[in-house]
Amino acid sequence: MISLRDVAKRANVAVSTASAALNGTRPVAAETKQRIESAAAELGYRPNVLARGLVSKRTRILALHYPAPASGFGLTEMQFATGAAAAASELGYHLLLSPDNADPLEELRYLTGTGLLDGVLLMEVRLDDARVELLTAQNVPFALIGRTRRPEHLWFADIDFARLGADVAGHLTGLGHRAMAFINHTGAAYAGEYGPVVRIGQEIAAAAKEAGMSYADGFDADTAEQGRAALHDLLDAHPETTAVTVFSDQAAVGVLAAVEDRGWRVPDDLTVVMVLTSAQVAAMFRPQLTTLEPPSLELGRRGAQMLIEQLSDETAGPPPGGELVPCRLVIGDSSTTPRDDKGVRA
Amino acid sequence: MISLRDVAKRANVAVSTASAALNGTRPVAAETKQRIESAAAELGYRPNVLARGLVSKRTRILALHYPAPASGFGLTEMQFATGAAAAASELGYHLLLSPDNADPLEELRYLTGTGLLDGVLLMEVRLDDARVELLTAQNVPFALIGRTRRPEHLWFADIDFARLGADVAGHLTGLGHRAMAFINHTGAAYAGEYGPVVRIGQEIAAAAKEAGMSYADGFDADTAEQGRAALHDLLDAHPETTAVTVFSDQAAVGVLAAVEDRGWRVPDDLTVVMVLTSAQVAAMFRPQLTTLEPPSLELGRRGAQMLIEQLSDETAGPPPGGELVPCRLVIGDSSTTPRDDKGVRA
DNA sequence: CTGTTAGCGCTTTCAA
DNA sequence: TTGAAAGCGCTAACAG
Repeated sequence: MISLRDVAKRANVAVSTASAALNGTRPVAAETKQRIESAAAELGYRPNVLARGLVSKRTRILALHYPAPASGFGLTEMQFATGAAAAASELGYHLLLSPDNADPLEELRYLTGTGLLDGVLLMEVRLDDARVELLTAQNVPFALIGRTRRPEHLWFADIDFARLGADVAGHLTGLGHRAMAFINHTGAAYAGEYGPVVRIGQEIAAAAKEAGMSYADGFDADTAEQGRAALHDLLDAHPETTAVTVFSDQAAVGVLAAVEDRGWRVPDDLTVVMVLTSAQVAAMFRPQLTTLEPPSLELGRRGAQMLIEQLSDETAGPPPGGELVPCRLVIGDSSTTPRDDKGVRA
Repeated sequence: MISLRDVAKRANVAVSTASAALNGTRPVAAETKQRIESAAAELGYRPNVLARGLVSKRTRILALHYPAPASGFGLTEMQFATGAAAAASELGYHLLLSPDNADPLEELRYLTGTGLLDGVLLMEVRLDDARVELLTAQNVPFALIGRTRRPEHLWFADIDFARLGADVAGHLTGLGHRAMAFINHTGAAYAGEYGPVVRIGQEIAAAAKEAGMSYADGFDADTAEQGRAALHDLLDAHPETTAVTVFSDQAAVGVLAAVEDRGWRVPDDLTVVMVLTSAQVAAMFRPQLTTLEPPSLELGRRGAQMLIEQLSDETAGPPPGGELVPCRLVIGDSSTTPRDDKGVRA
């Protein structure tokens, strides 16, 4: 391994001068600097990040912490990692994957205690998340992908749920729908503690009301079987419904099956819109589903960028309200104008 | 930060004794050891991995290197990372994500030169992959997820393609099919250099022949439009075909559309089997597609485990033939017995 | 069995 | 403008 000493020797200077020249930490005569730089290049010198980190207390390494969900990750979750890694890399940082095996807090406590990390990016944030308290107490810089119940003083990047609600309502009223329903995730996997499930429920309801639509919910589903039953129950209770918005893509499989059960067709007899499902997955359904695609890559990117910004500028506070990123409306073949005469479809 | 010195001081011993007691590097009197351990626990001591790595030359950090595909990662690719991170974590290692921005080799050269890594796990391996030469030359321990054209002396974990071919042929002949076709990826994105595309083509052809089936290929497709055209061309050229195997899930969307174009139904008029598509994605199609699910998590796990094994046992050579992991056959509603009378379906 | 000593490769005072 | 020296926190000889 080529060390700074080797470079210094070859350039006939002291290590401290070589260090200064390469880092620009103090003025070095142009000619000397030149000599040091060529020596470094010729030898293929790479600074040892361990030694550097040991003294400077900065490693340019961030950890991405994710409690492994029982259900296994979907495409969406994994895109966070891809986006965060890409953004970190562009800014000269590296991303360490930190899955928690048993005890999420212990893992985090250990990792932050080893001096390896400059900061932590938290995924799968709960409305009340113990990791936030831990990192705050330990004074470790961190940022969230998602947010807690009260994220006022935190750095976070999350979906713009209010806008998502407005976009769904806007798309549907634009087509002429007056009565919509929403099939949410049950949130059972998170004991009602999962932000997206809670927020999306609130915002879609609010937006429907705002748009003057009639609105039904409470028919939640996570699986195909549940989705099928949910749609039947929903239509029995609210036969006026002409458009259904669905969160879970597994549930959507069941929703389409239920439509078929009734001898109906999508979109003629019922408009179906997905929410927080990637366009790639939505395109796999027949008919292709209209979806509000989650900005997963972007959320990962923004999370990493915010964390790095926080690291570079100690004085900066988090942006008020965090960074809210909109979803993209990708129109498929599952949404259209409602039938005037509802009787036709039965 | 609590250092070993603090622990030593509190236990009234020298730092080296504290180090020895905590690491078991040399015998320490039971009573002394006890005192040191409680001191460490009381202070909440965590070893500084930078300092440790600096002297021991081992960091227990692995990098996962992946050339970012323009198209963005699918679920399969990301599962490699999840599996590798989980296995590494279980064995006391950490996984660093290393996306390559511009020059894959430069990124790798830099990373391995910094002293941060114990080894590298390579994803998206080409049949001829320059990274392999680089790491070999630099004498950096590495393992592959996938494999090169000649992987004889390398550590790698890959799909058992021969078995995959046999499983497809076995499933189809078991149902009574005698004539199958295969719609491969075009491999255009990799200029024919992508192992799975090449190997799967060879092995499915071989297995079909072995099983005494008639076999057609050369109708490759990556997108829905291409898949639709491919199936039409294929059936025009080989009307005897009763079962089609498809690699790309985008192409599968088109294949199903083409079946519909003809007024046919899956599986009654045509059996469709996916290959290397996750069950989760296959379940999203109507009808649910039968698939040979890639063992992505397992490949990631095995890759990481092999790399760590190599690290722990310097003398060990790679397992001959690497680790070949089978795919899992997940039967959906898209495969069934062929019609006796082919005329019926037209 | 335990303490002393010497670095690992780097940054950072402090003198010259 | 440059060099010498100290030290980050740890491990690994080597004495005792």
